[in-house]
Amino acid sequence: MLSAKEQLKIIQQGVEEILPLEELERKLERSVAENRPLIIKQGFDPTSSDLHIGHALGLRKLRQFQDLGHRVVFLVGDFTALIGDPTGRSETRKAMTREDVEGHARTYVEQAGKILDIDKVEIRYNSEWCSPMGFADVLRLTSHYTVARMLERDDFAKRYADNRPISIMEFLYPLVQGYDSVALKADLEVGGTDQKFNLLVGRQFQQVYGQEPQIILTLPLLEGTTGDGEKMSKSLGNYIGIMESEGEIFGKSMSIPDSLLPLYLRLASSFAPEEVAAEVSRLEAGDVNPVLVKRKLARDLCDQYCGAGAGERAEDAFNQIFVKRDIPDDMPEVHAVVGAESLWLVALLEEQELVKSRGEARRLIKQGAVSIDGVKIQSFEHQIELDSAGAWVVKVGKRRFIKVIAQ
RNA sequence: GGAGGGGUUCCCGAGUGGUCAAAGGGAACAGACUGUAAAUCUGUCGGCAACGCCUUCGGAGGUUCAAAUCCUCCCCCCUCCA
Repeated sequence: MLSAKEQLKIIQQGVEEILPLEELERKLERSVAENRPLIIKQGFDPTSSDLHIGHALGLRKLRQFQDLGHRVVFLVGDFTALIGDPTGRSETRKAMTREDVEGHARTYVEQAGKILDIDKVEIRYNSEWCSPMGFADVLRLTSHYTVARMLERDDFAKRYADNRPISIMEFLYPLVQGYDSVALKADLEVGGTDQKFNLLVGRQFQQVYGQEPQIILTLPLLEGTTGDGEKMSKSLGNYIGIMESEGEIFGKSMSIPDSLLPLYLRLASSFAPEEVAAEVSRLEAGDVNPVLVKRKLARDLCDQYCGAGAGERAEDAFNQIFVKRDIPDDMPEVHAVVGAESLWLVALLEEQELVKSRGEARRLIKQGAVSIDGVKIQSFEHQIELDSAGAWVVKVGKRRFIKVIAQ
């Protein structure tokens, strides 16, 4: 086991804040002295089924703790997810069923296995202690926190000031999360900077329940791929999923704005801190074409999530499609029988889900976005004749391809 | 419980009887330019058997030749008073 000082150095890499740092040092010293691992908690909301590289920041931090010999607890907030979250803009809260939540939780764990040593992870569900709680227990819990303190939370403060609704239930969420820490006797909780308030509630509750308060470790939020300042999230569609194909990961990485490159290098790449620093300073000095750095990042992300060598494969395919403007080697195929009735292009596009409606297919044709074997199609009535065997590559826009094969 | 304001297409937001599939902006998509970057320009942006037809303006009814617009009831949100 590494010394407390050495551990601390690793733990501090890439974090936004550790509160309070001295306490962590003390905990680490004691952990080393008594050869007792710390309990590291991170919560996950099983509201959707895909983890993205923003979640991966937390997972990678957990992995470091694992490698340092600590005990990682992956807390699935199934209880809270079942009840739903009425937060602000979110559309009518979907009543998630138990099956949904369980399904999501399972895939989460599976995905997290790409980063964590999953056999050593302790997976817990907060319904374990939340479900048996009676109303009296809940009331007792609420007595430990005040409205004034609750309104200190940024999000609440803003909404309160703007006369936007805050449900009482939302006040309870941080309390539930805080209580989770009590239930787990967590030594440290990892979360994004947006979780800071909730993490602090955990500290306070542990004290109320006579435990040593957890350390909180916040990680920067990874901005979404669109560069508009929003954090990466599935619902905003600005994410790179860790289960996506190498082609998708490479493509999405290439489409991030240059301004986001330093951030992604620092937070999402697997490069050593010195290497990141070197790339960033070259970028800032204008000594390198950003696209080259972006390619390097894209390769790295592919390698991280799709296995070594994936980056190169993805880059080759990328060059073929976007640089040489050629067609990809692999694309979905549609099979037809020679002599069958000819295929109406507009209907074909809609049936193969390359477009959402026939109207859209017509619009795209009008805009010159549809071609067959490299020839732009002008007519809405275009038919693919099937009087002899052959294959046609239909292209819509820059990146939607389909191969029609008649045999 | 009382008084007032409001719910419009993916989002914000105009529209208060026909000229409204509904201004404007954003997002998105396509084309040009390019590095699948940014910026810029152009176009599209409910559906369909498409010079026409159908569905849409919180929900259900009603008035009218004609309703997002008027009336009735209901649901939801916000503000002030209690």
